[in-house]
Amino acid sequence: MTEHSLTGPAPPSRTRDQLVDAAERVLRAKGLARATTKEIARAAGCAEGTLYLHFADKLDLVRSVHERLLPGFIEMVSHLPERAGTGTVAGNLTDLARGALGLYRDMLPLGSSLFADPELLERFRIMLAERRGGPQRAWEPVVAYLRAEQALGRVDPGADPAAATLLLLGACQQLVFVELMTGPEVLPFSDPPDPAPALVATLLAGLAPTQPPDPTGTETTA
Amino acid sequence: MTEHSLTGPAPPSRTRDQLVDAAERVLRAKGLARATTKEIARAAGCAEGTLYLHFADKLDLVRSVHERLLPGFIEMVSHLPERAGTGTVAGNLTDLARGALGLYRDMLPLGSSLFADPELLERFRIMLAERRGGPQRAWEPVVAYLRAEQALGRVDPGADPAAATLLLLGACQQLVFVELMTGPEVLPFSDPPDPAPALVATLLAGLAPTQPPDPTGTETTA
Amino acid sequence: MTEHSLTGPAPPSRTRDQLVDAAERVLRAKGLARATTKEIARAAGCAEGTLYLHFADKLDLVRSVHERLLPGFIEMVSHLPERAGTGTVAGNLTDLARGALGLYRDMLPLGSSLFADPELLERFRIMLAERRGGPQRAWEPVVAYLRAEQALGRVDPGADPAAATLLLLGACQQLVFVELMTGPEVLPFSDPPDPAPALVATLLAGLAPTQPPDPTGTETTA
Amino acid sequence: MTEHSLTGPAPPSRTRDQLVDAAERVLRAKGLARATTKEIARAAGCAEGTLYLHFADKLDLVRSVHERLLPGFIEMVSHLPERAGTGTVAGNLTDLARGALGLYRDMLPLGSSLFADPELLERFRIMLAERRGGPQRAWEPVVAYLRAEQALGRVDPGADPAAATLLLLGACQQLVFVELMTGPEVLPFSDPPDPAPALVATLLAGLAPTQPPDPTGTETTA
DNA sequence: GATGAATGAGACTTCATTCAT
DNA sequence: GATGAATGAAGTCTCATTCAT
Repeated sequence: MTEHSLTGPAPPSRTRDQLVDAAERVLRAKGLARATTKEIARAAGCAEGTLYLHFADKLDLVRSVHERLLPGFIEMVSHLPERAGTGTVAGNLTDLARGALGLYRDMLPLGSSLFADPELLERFRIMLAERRGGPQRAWEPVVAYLRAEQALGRVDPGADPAAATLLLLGACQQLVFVELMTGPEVLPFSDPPDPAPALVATLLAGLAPTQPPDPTGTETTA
Repeated sequence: MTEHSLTGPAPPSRTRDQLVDAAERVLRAKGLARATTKEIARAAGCAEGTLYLHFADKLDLVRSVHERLLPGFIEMVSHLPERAGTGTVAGNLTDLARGALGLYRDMLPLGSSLFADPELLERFRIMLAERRGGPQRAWEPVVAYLRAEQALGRVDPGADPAAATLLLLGACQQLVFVELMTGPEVLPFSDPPDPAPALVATLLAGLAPTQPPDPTGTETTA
Repeated sequence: MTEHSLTGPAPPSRTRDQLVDAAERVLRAKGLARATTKEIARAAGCAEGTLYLHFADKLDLVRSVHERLLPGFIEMVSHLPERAGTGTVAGNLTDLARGALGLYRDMLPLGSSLFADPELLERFRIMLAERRGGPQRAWEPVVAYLRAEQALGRVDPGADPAAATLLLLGACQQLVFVELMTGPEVLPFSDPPDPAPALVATLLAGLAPTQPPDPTGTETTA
Repeated sequence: MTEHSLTGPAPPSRTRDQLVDAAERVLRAKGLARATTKEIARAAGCAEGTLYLHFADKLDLVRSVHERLLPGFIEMVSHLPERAGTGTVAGNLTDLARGALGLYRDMLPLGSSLFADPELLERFRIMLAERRGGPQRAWEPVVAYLRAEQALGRVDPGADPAAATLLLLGACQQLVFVELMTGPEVLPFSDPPDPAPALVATLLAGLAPTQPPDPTGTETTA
């Protein structure tokens, strides 16, 4: 029994990194259900037993893979607030949506696998609680960006930045989710291969009619 | 060698239904990775071998669980188009969002598990191709509803119904995804425990400022 | 539990015969190790449970297949004695060898399978003891034929008919055994595709030199 | 997915040898149909899983047992050619027959079991093709011996060594086959408990009358 | 730290047999 | 007699984990 604390960070190591790399590769290729320690060790170029010198068990290694994914996920949007006031709001949000689509394509298969194993998910939650950050951390820079644009008058001051963020990122995630689940050929947005502009345009303009057709139309948004 | 065709429908059977019921229960409770045939059979009140009288193998049973989820998912929104012109658009969409949130809470753990096993996912895809329907079928009634409201003048005629649908349902899905992954306590929307109104309001109003503060504001939506 | 006596003959029945037929077909096609009651029943066009109305268990059915093979095996040579004095001895024995080769090709795979299961072999032995006949019953007509030819002066009166029978039939069996085990292409006798004449010629002429090359040669056969 | 190539030789190992030893013992005791991996592992003194460290599957282990039998089978007769010109031909062939009887008693139960499982038989054939040798390799030294005796004038120069070999070894194999199948008590040769001399004497002398009883007798061997 | 053979619990699956219909 | 769904023991095989080297 090695001494890996569940709270303290594991010591860095060349072999350890190779194992996490290999595990990610195997998880992507075979899926959580078919990723074996034997194959991960082989992909890492080390013996199966070596795995247990660096990780408490297999789930610990898998969790480490997911742990390592988080920063990349969050950093995608980390520079967005700086762009407030530059370019156009539509352009900035379209770039965001495109980045999100790419990131979800990359991460959703791995991230969704967590739901297959409650114990793994629980360990992941514990790690998130310690790191004080999860996927929702990616929302923060977007919200900050929208607030900044509100301050600049380029976004309506009455808008809800958090809701808008969720709408846009959620649309991207769902698009990828369905795409991964059914194949890209069935999506209505794959004909125009870039769904980002339509999503952004709709989010900016809103659904409410600009000129209410009749006096009762004012209660549509009530 | 079983006689179950991969294309033909399996004959209905009391025991078969019990097995699918039991499998769903066990999958929800233990997760795909820890759901064993032994426990499923026990939950179904039959012998382990009986499972193989009704399903080619374990994955076939799991796929049947997912197959059975689809109609419920799609029917959630199937009556939405009839509501066009009734109540308010905001009210109707809020009801939709609330229903979607509930449905995603119910289905996402099971649906996401598919990504843990590429072979299971592939079988699911084949089944979808034969049924000519997947999760994206839930979009259609929403799009139809929005088109009907456009015809009634209660939704802007220039709006993109498909994009709006994806924004709203996507927001709901992502909210649930993050909630399931991190626990409900960390969500910004759980303080107001019902996020649906904020999402709908934002979708209806849009982000663009109604009164451009200065001439450069006109290019915001370019 | 049905009342099939181990000693008394089972009642004849159309279904019973179909089952034995089917079992023989499946045994030939799949081998004893892979012949299942399900497949046998399907081949017989009846339900799996029906098998147990006619046979005590699966081994009982398999034994019945073997039981039914015996008469055909023995009758192959049953008419040989009548041919004594007709044609030539060589011709008659060549016909015998050819028949034996065909019969062994047909029976050896089934017969040899008995050795895979000691319990089946034991039941087979019990049946043989009751029938007072086994594969060695095939020797008797050959021995009788050779005795008759001895009486006719066409076979040496000092020859051992039993040994001669065993030599000829044994050669045929071994040839088939090796042929079945390795494939026909490696046999020295498959170039002349009919090994029977060479075997018979050798058996008739013997190996001993007809004209001893030197006085010491006389002790060669001592 | 194991690493055992079907063509390359497996690495030698103490445990591996113990497993093959144990498998042979269990196969002899229980028969192919009743030899389980659990019992083989127990007989080898190792865990069941260890079996799969050294063999691709159970059939691979069984095949290895048979593979190991071949050399002993072939070497039985390998020194026979050296005996040409020594002792008497009859004595040498009698020794051969006695050795063959013993070897067949040892090997036939195992070898015949191959016919119970076509897949096992096919793997065995592939192995034979790679080894370029099967049971028929045992014929070669006998044929060589007889040729040498022909050169020495102790065997008739017109005799067919291959046919003679097959006659003698075939008689031994069939005798053992029937003996194993029916029990030794029913054999005509078990009263004189050593059938070898009679077989050899008959093979040497041949069946043809030494003095044709009448002029038509010359066509007996035609 | 690294190795990899060994472990053994437990997974999935098969299949001879039974029995209510 | 016939059926075939149900049984459950037993089979083969996998794989995370350990430990002597």
